[in-house]
Amino acid sequence: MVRYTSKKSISFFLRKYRKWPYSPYKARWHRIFSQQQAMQSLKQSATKPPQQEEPIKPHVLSSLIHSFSIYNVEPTPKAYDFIIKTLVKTSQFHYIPSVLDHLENFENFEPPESIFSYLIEVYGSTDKTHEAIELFSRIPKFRCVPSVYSLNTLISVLCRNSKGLNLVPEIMLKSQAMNIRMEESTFQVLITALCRIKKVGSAIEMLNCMVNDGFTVNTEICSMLLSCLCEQKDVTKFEVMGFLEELRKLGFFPGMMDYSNVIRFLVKGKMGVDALHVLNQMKLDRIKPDIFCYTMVLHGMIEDGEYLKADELFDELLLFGLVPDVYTYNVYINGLCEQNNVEAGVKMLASMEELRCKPNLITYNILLKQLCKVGELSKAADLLREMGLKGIGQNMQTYRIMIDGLASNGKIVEACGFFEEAMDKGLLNQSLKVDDIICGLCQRDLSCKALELLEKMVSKNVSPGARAWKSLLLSSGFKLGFVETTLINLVGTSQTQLSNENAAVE
DNA sequence: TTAGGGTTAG
Repeated sequence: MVRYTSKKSISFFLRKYRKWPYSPYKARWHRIFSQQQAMQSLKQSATKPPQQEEPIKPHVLSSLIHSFSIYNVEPTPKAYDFIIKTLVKTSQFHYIPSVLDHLENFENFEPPESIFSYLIEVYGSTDKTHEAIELFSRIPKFRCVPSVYSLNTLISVLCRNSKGLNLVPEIMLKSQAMNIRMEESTFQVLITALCRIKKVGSAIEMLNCMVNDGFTVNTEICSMLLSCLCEQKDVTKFEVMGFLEELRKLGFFPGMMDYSNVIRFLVKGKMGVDALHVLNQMKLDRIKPDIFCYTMVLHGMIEDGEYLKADELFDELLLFGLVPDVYTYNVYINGLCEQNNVEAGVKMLASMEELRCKPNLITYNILLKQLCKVGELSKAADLLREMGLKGIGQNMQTYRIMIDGLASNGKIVEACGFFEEAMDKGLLNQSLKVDDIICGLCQRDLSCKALELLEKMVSKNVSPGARAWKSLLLSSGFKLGFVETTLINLVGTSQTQLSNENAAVE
């Protein structure tokens, strides 16, 4: 910067140039100041409603032109960014094309790419795929060099539905012609989108393309693909394990969550032994399996009937310093029940409390079911009381267990009591042994009680099956008229259901 | 040194 300090030098300058010395710093500062003023004026006018309807130019565009012209400066990219965002926020999409035309034809600056990728994203989220593609192709016309940034935005927009997905190859070709180089991030966007819409086969194909093109594959992509594959319905263990091997060859080191996903897949598919192998593989890879992994494998072992291995596994997790939680105990107690050792299960319940692990509704349901199964009904009643004292509420499952257990042990009246309680609490379920209870009551000359139950059921829109109706009609109870009229009314509404059930009874 | 993932039954 030139400084004119003495009077002499200033007069020399004036004589030579006949004007005051020009300071580029001052001019720049002045321009920035004017632009700021214009921007402020634009923001103020944008919030005001338009004075009159302008069919061609949107109000904000006129404000922009006006605000900047009164300060005698050129509009800035920031100003365009502002008006585009304002139009989007106020849902005035129909004005966006005229703003873009103005930006293309009347300005000289190079707008930042973010303006266009923002609009591409907006078009995508408002189902304007065609507009998004057109804008992407048009970016060079705005004196802006499109990069992988816009491409990735467009790809993620297209991947939101299968119609857009079909357009991806075309866009890839177009982007090559536009001199945009695909990057790792582009593949990541594509693979993420494919996984999101559960097209894991295509996602794996993309991974192969990535590898063939010499790109490095990151852990995030591998984990995502593996987890997506594990969630697929018709996938075999060979496919999952084979894919994991392929990923390893690419340099992928599976982490806790990756192993956890594989274990869950195997256990859900009743492949407990394979899950145990994976758990051991984790240890070989020096990853200490956590309580989630152990609980899942323990569950798998019990499902496979490998009770000895389950015991070993339980000891092992304790040895590793892991603390079993209510999930682990529930799995283990369920295993004890499956081995017909409900006493050990009840003991385990007590141990849980000592080890400060609070049993939950599921713990009690598991034990109640087994106690009912072996006919230990008084112990089941004790446990039910204990639940109440501990403030653990009973759910539909609890009632189902108790009603089924009591009914199959011939305790029809008690089962009826639970049934009524479940109805009162609104915990009704088709699987409750309604017919068994009604038939049982009728057989025990308790058709009066059966009728009472029937009335309650009808008032709650619950209808028993044909077997129960037949039983009621055949029984020598009084108020048979009620049975008949209710039955006739019900036949009117669900004739097919009843006739199907009748056919089954016959 | 985050969260994420795990249990009965249907």
